[in-house]
Amino acid sequence: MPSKRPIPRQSLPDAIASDIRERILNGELVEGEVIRQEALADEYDVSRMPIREALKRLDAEGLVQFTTNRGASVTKHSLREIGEIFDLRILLEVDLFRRAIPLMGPKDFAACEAVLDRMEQAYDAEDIGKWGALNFEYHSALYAAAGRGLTHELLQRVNLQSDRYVRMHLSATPERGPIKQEHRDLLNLAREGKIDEACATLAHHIARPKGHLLELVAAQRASEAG
Amino acid sequence: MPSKRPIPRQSLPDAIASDIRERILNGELVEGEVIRQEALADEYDVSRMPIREALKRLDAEGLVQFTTNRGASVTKHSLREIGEIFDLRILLEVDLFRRAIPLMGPKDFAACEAVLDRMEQAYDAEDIGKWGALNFEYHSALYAAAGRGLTHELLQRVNLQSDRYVRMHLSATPERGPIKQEHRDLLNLAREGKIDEACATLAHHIARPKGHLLELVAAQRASEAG
DNA sequence: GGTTATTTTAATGTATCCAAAATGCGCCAT
DNA sequence: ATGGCGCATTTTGGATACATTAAAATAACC
Repeated sequence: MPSKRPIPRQSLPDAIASDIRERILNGELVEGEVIRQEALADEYDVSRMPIREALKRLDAEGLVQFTTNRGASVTKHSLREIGEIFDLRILLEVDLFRRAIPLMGPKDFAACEAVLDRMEQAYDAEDIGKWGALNFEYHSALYAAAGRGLTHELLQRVNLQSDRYVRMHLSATPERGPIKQEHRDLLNLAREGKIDEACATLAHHIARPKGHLLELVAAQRASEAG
Repeated sequence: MPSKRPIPRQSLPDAIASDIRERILNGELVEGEVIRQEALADEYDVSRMPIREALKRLDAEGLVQFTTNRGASVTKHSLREIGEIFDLRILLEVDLFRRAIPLMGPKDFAACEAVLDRMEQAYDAEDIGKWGALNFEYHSALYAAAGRGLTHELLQRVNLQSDRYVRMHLSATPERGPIKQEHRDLLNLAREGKIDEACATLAHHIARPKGHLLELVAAQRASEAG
């Protein structure tokens, strides 16, 4: 009787939230853009109510901001905040990885391998949209053994933010070989139990796009402002 | 033009959310308890709509859980999760403190002092409800110089969870002298620029209630289950 | 008598409707 | 001509009403 699944059927607002979230992540809804509930309601052919709930959810996730009686707008991060997002990822992911490695067994390694394969396929297929989710899935697999659900939730939230920018990085980085190699390295180091080395590699793995991204966004903003 | 105040006027759902949050934190709404929207709507003398939004917000904060078509219930954490909450606080707060100390100036120290004074008054007045907020305010003051808004947001979320249990700890801890002293110590160590020592003290400052709490909750749950 | 199918009921989820607030425009006064 | 005031439009916020879904109770059947 312990195997009673709670059935995670997603409701209408959830489905809508997922869709809007995707539109924000892939840049269709630009940062700073104001969101008109009625327009979205018309688009999805539902009432404004589910839209509002979806937006509230995204607001809680930090993807949109609400101003009382003045509606919602897509969150816009300063350069400093973008840097902070990646620092948070490093902080959380390294902690998770460090806790996970000693607890990983053959099953965990196998699970990581499986995701890794799928991810490399998406890489080669240039499916950047799918890649963001797969990347998170892979990292999650690496940390699964830690059994840290709440930390993982926080990380998921942070990752949502970083994904918007990581996609830019990927689009602007034709050379994907090194990234693939690094992902393999993380798994191998974990297998060998080299905790410190693995964590250092992970930190760099996240810090590299951070630097690249900051330059990229800075340039983009400068050209926009001009 | 950088001084544009966003005007944080709180809407009805926000006000309700604050109230319900407080009721959860002080234990009036027990963990696991199901929440009936209509009952709350009746209580606050509003329609179910603002209640829904408030609950959704609390859901996002992790204080309540929604199950589709089956309403909301107050989140219940396992012992392992409670431990994780405190580990997260250590992770985030130590990071913030470490970044903040080198950047702190006389104004920051003065601000900390001010909150400290108010907090000690609340201590002596046995105002445990108020104390939770003040404690967070003090810790926030310590980290303000770091200028890490997003990290602070995450911390706030984590703190919300821990507050529920810290209050138990406080109620069960008549001896408050050491805690007051530790708070002073944190500030003094920061003033002297002893980063590592300050961070170690902070880590212990959070870890102590963690241990105490886990025993307390374990005992409580055992007696309930029996 | 126990189990399953059906009806009933209560609570949630969604839509429509109304009110309040904010922005934009136009008018008037200086 | 310009700046302030007031009205109109637009958009959000909240309430009421309706549909949908899950649980509970009852009844029928094995």
